[in-house]
Amino acid sequence: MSYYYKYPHPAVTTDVVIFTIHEQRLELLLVQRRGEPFQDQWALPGGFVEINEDLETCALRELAEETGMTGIYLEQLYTFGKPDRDPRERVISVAYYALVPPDRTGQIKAASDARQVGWFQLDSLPPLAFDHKQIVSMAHQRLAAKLNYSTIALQFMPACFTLGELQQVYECILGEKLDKRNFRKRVMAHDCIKETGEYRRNGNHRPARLYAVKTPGHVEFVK
Amino acid sequence: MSYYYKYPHPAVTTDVVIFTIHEQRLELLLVQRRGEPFQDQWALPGGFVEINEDLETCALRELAEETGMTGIYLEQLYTFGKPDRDPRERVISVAYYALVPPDRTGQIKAASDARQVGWFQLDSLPPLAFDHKQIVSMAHQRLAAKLNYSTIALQFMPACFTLGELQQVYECILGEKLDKRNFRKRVMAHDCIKETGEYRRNGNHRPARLYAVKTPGHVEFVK
DNA sequence: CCAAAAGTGTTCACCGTACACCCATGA
DNA sequence: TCATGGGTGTACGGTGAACACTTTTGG
Repeated sequence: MSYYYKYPHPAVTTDVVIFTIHEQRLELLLVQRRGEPFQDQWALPGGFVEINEDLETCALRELAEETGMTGIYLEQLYTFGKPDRDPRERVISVAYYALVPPDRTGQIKAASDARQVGWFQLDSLPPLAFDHKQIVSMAHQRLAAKLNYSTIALQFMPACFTLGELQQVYECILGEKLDKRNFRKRVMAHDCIKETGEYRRNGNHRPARLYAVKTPGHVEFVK
Repeated sequence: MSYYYKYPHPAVTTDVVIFTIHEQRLELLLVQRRGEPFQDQWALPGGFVEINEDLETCALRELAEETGMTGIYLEQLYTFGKPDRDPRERVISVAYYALVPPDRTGQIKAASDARQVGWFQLDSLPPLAFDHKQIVSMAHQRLAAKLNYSTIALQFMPACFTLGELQQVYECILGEKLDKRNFRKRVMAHDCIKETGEYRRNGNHRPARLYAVKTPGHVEFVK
C-alpha cells in the first residue's frame, strides 16, 4: 500500500447512460441529485467503484439499484477524467451505456430509493450535472454508429416485435425516416431474427407478423 | 474529502500502446520492469495519474518520458479495471494507444531512464506483465479496424513518403497483401495527401513520387 | 367501402474487386 | 539488357438507394 502515500488516489465512479425507447422516442434515465454540488439537478445514475469491484459489475450494480433490472445489455463507452469535472475532489468516471427493452421499464419506480428518478426524452433533457451532457452526447453518437454495423438495436426489442416496431427504433435513434422495403431486406439478410408464426392485431389494418431474436443477449457484427 | 474515508480509492494509471512501423513490421514500445511484481518482465509504458492531471495529459507525459516525443497521435482505447489485475493493490488502468512515425523513433534511448526500453515486433512479443497482452491485443484490433474507415494510417508516415510505403503500412497492420492499383485509387479518393513534386531514387528501378499529408495531425473519417 | 398499416420486387448507380502491362532506373 | 519496383485503366458483380401497389383488417 506504499503507493497510497506517494500518490493521492482519485475517486473512481461509473456512470451509466440507460437508454430505452418509449412512444417512438429515445429516452434515458436520470436521477435527481440530493446534495451539493449540483443539488436538485438531474444526473446520470452512477456511483463509486468499490475497492474490490469490477468496473462492469459496478455499472451493472448501479443499473440494478436504479431500475431493478438485470441481464441488460451494457457496454463501456469512454472514461472521463478532467481534473475539475467534480468540484469536490478528483473524480474519474468510467462511463457505460445500457439498452433496456421498453417492456422492462415498469419496475423503475419500485426499485428506486427516495430520490426522484425519471425517463427523459433525449431531445428535451433538463440541464445535467457535471459533464454528463457530454457523456450522453457521446453515448448517443456511439449508439447511432453501431446501428449501422451491428445488431445492437435488437437489445431494445421485447421478446416479440413487428418489423415496423424495429424500424421505428432505428428511425428514432438515427433521427430520419427509412425506406420500409430496403429496411426489411437488410434486416432479413442479417438472419438474426425469426418469425414466431404469431400475428399482432392492432387497429383497423392488416395484422403484423411477430418476430423474435434468434440468439437473445448477443450482439452480432455484420459484414 | 469525506469520500476518502467512506470509500477507499483505487489507484489509477494510464498505459500506452505505442505503435510504430519498422522494416515492414508493426512494432510497439515496451519497458522492462525493475521491481515486483513481474520483476524484469516487459510491460507497457505507463504510470500513475497525478491528482490534478488530465488522463490524456498523463498518457502524453508517459509517452514523452519514454520516448522524448511530443505531438504524437494519441487516442483512448479502453479502461481495464479487474480488481486483481495488479497484485499489490487495486489499480484501474485507462489504456491509450499512440502512433509514431518511424522517422521519429531515434530519440528513444536518450530519453529513457535507467530502465531497459525497446521496440518489439507485434508478432513476437515477450511475455507481458499484468493484463498488458490483452491491452495490446485490443489496441491492434482497434487500429486494424480504423484503417478501413479513417485516415489514421497517415499518422505512421514521415513528412514525405511514397505510395508503396503507405501500402506497406496497411499491409503489415492488416496482415495481408493489397492490390496496388485499387489501393492507390482508394487513397487518392480520400484526397488527404498531395504530391510534393519530389521523387525518391531508391535502387535499380524507377523513382517513386513523394507525397505529403495535406493536414498533418488530423485524422479524417471517410464515407 | 374506406382508412390504415402490412407486406412485397425491380431498376439503377456506384463502389470495391480482380486483373496485366509498360516505365524508369542502376547495375 | 536485365532485374526491380513504380505507375496506370477497365470490366464485372454486388450492394445500397429509389420507388408504388396490393393485402388484410376494423369500423
